[in-house]
Amino acid sequence: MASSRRQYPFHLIEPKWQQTWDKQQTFRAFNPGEPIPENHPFGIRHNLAGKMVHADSLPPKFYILDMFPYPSGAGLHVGHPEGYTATDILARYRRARGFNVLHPMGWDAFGLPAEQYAIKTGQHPRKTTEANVANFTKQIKSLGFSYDWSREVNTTDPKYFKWTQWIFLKLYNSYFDPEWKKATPIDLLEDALSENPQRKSEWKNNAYLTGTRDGLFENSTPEEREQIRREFISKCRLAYVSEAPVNWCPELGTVLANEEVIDGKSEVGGFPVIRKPMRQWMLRITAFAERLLNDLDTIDWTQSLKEMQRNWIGRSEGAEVDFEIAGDRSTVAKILVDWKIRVFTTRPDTLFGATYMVLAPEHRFVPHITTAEQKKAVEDYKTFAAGKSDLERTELAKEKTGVFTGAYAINPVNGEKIPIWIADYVLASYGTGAIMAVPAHDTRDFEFAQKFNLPILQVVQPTDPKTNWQGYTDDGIAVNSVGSEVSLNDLATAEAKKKITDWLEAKGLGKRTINYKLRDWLFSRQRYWGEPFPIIWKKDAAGNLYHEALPESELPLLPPKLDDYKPTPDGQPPLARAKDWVNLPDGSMRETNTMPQWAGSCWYYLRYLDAQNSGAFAGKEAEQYWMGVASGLRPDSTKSARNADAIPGVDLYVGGTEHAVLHLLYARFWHKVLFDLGYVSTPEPFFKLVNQGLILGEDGQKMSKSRGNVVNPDDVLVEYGADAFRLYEMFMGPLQDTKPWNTKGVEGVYRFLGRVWRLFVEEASETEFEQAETTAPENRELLNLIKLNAAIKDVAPTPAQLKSLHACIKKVSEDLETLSFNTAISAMMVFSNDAIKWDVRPVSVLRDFLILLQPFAPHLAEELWQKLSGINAQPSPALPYAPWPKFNPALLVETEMEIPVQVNGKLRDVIKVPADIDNAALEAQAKASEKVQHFLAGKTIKKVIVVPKKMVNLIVG
RNA sequence: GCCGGUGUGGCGAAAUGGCAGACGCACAGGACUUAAAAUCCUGGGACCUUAAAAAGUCGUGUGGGUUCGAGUCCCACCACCGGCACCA
Repeated sequence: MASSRRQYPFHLIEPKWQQTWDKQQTFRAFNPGEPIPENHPFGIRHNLAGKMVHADSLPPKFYILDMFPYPSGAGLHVGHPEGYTATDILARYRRARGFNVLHPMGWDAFGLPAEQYAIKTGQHPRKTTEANVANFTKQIKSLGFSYDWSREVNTTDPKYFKWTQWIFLKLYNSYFDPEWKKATPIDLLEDALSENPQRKSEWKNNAYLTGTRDGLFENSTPEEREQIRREFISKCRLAYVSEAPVNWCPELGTVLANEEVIDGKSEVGGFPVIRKPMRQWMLRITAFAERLLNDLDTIDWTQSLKEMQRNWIGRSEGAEVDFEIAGDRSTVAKILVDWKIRVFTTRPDTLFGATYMVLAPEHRFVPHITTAEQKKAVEDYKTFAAGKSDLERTELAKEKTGVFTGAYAINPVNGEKIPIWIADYVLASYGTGAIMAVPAHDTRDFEFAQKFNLPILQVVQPTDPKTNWQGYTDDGIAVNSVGSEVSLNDLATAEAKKKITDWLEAKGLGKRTINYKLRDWLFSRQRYWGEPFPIIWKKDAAGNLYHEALPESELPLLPPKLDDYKPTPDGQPPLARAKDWVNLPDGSMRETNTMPQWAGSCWYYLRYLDAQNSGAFAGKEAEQYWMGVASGLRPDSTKSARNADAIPGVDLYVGGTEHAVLHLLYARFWHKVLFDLGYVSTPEPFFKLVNQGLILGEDGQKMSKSRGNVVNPDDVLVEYGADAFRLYEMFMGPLQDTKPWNTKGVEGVYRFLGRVWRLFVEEASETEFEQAETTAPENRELLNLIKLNAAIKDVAPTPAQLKSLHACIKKVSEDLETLSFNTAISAMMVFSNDAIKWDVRPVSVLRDFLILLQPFAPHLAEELWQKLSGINAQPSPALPYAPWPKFNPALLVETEMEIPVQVNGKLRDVIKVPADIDNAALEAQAKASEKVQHFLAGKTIKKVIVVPKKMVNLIVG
């Protein structure tokens, strides 16, 4: 690229101010109860210098958060600074508005790449991570963001993950109480049950409880009872061990959560994932499904993001219905005590149309009901279905497969005998793993019935009689739905559902149920570079393995030192290689799985509140202040009026949409657990959330190495500087939109900054500076050679100048409230285009303009603010804490205005009228217009519309 | 298939139901310069006329509607982007 003349010496200005901010800790945020240094500009602004005050004397908080990055070896890409610039602008704006702003940054630093590098080279992942963090820090600092670096967090720091492990112990030592619908300490479990006999009976399937109640343990040894008790309690924990089939990714050598599997492939790397039964730690997120769903209504997120979470949680209302198995009961194993198969359906109104039943191949009844003739076919099908990966299962979705078991069930509404099939389109993990098939009114059942020639019976009449009822799945009117005891005919779908469900409940054949797609969170990984579980495994006298939590006093539990980071040859996680670490002197063993990367990011926003606290994840006072429960003073107020509308939770959270059902769901879940247990004071962590849009390459395609269209932020910084980079990222278009990069556009905003520079400085001194720089490059002292423009004077501004300034104040202030950064910047361009023409540039106007510019282009604004300090004796505050200028509407009032005049809705003239004109005069003047007269000639005016001070429309005929 | 979003100049975009295209890019012409770069000034939706202009016609994905007036509100449709997808 041909290097053009530098618009202004950003290469000296930007490092200068970055170092100044660093040295003076300009952007340090103060917690309640923390002393504020004598000379800190925040203290000076709020008359708190040298004081130590509590929440009620601090200004109100504003917590503005970025999704912290994974510090990859590739460094920053242009997408990172997009969100970071937006939040930085708002953080600086809120500071100027008098808020106490919390704006932190940190590192989500556990993860696969550092571990894979370690496997290849033997370099400890911590070393790789540290190098990457150092690089990210340098890059982020070079953009001039106003982070409070004293609160920096790193998920791989033992001082940090001590608390990640601590929260895991809270999950481990809690259960979800079905009555209170909240996480409850596990110690209270037995108390809670014994206090409420009814509850106890609800848990009647549990051997421990029924055993206690019914005296079944009379012949048991105390050890046996203890084992049963332990197993019962373990089953209730929010963190529990499960043996179920899990998503195993052979390529990555680890299991994955459902959320990490997309189209049967790993989210990271796109490798195939298969189902494999393994012993794994799970977190009981499903217990919170209802609250995670309902509380979405209390937070200010985009519609689409809420929808994604709603879809993921996947609530559906319906009924469970029991179908009796037909035939000779004596042939069936004892396990089928009730001799019934339970199905879940959202359409109980179609029960009369159920012509067959389908079980998932893995359904536990399958071996017991299959007839001898069908045994081979069923076994073969089960093998076939189990051998399919998730990917194959979805890719082959087009063609339905299945086999008949030879068994029959009885439809409870009409006594019909219907065949029981197995097919892999029924999932074992959803509902009851069994369905009643209504082929007439369900697409999948319809396809299946067609393929296997099963009867299709209409029970719903479409609202439009012309619609084909076969495969009709919408609501309609029930038909052919008469049994000996109940009839649904002529009822609309909603009523039919209600009637049949009431009937089922009355007869004890079924009940209303709500099902969720959400599955429990698979929480263990076969990795080295993650948080070790604070769990040890023991054996009781009978040789049964059981787990126990480490005491909190032993946290953090550090991972062992390893020479080889690969899994063991027999497939155990890498931690199993550290025999000294795994095997404890008393014969117990450590858990060798580690936590997933999401663990650290589930709560990092809480650590920022009080990042150095060694006695708690965050102090109570800090938590209450920053999360908005304890409120401070209103900004710019001397009275003790409380900020009653303080926002609970993080005020604004900005990040990419890729975390919609991962980080954002997990973090909400953990937050609710901590809320239930009394450790945080809000039910939701992030009040307002905005997704920044994707930045595409110049060719309009997604940036990728293979396309060769990747823009490197470092190159842009060298060429145009950080301020221009920040400005361009915001000027491209609305924050939320996807938009293509255009380097020419960077030049545009760069030119604007150059114009601002020339608005302030004397051109002759700039030439002098440039000549001096050829002999002493990079000498920051040379900036002193730059003199203020002689047009800048300490004089009262003219009305026109004030108008120009206040139009800008108004627009920028309003646009920042709505995150319309692009139009705020254009307003400043309009101002500078105007001001550059002024022969006299009043210093008061320019100072106010710099306060507006500061959030966007902080380095340039600081440099010019400093230059202006020489113009008069007035001491000026530190720019980042200078009060935001107040918009005065009186200054925008015009004496004359231009009014469009339409004839029959078409613009015909624009007339100049006095601003205080009344409607009658306006109408008269509009009619008098020569151009308008031309269109009125020979016609009569039928109607006149006058919008006061806006426009006139003459209707003629 | 379902859900969400977006369609405006050559391009990024802007417009509480009231002058469509602010601001910027690219482009063209001019000033400055030996020349270039930088800077400054001017121009511009399309069409039709014209030496040039004025005047005129059309114009915000498509088709309808509401309204004195629609990019904006309503109905139907089309295209693109994102998410989910055998969830009973």
